[in-house]
Amino acid sequence: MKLVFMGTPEFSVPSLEALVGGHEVAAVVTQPDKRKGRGKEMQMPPVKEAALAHGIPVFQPERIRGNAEFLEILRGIRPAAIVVAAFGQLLPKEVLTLPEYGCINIHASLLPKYRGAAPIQWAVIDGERETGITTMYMEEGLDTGDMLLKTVIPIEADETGGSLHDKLAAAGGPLILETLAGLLEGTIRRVPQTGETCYARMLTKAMGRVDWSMSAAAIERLVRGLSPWPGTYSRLGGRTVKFWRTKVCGDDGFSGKEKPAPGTVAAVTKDAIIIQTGDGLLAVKELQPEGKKRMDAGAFLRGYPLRVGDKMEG
RNA sequence: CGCGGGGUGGAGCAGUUCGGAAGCUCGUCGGGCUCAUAACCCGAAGGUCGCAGGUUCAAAUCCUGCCCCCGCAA
Repeated sequence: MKLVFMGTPEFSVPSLEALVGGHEVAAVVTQPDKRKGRGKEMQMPPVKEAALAHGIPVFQPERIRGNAEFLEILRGIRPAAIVVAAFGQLLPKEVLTLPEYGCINIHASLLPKYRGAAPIQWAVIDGERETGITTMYMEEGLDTGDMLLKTVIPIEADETGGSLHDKLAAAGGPLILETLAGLLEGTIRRVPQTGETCYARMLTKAMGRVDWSMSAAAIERLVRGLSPWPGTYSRLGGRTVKFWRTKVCGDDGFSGKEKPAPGTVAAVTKDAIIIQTGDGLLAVKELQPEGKKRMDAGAFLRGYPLRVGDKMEG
């Protein structure tokens, strides 16, 4: 099938690679290069790098909506379908209706739950036991179109946003191939989205600031969900520390008694810093002071001695 | 030239301002104590102080260039 692929971040790459193997990807559309990272060097989106490696023409329109010039280019290509995976722009009606087989989106959740920008991480943060990939027809609304196929992926107890991202990204390739095959053969059924929906709003740096009055379980999920990006953090002794691995410690044993304020170091062991939260104790197992590499709690404590009663400053 | 922190025995840090014998907390190895131990006691090994030049009687420390890691911002 002659296709146009639209996608931007790392998540989209495995899907693109899969399509390149089985279809004619006539063009790749991705977001413009941006200045990123230390030194503010220009960087191209991962999808662009992959496309260039395959010698596929790349287009990077600032805006697709109202872009007559780009629309003409698309028309000229005459794709049978447009496959979209984490592209980053909503498509206007004139693009949605352009290909014969429509615009197919690869979305990283089991729709209709977790529509929107950050479905992977929110599934972890919310403590979902499974999530997945859904292929679907695109509409003008955000992730509201009819569904085609799904792959279910379980969320492990130690799952992080990063590990789950990789699993889902990898699952996208096979699923989109299966979806396109089904469309060609006419064996696929479109299923309207019904039932409980929710939106996974975009992640921000500010979300990672730990509120110690939350429960230990909720903080632990937040740490996993926001790892490796944007990361969770707090302030300790005037510097920012990021948390990479934590564990719920169970009952804080203060029921009925007066317990330390949330954020207080309740105990220090050989390999963990135990912190009082609003509900329960949280063991910090791996962390990272600003300017330093991530390290396990034991290493941290050798160089940055902590005492019971020291406080995280939120 | 976006802002900033850092590279010191295996790990994490101090020492750099005001040059002058390599330090701390652990780990490792050996021995001791103990019913036992992640506890305690005694002892030992292990470092081109990121790399290359320079200044100096003397450089981890001052000067110059380079490499690498990381936080912020984007």
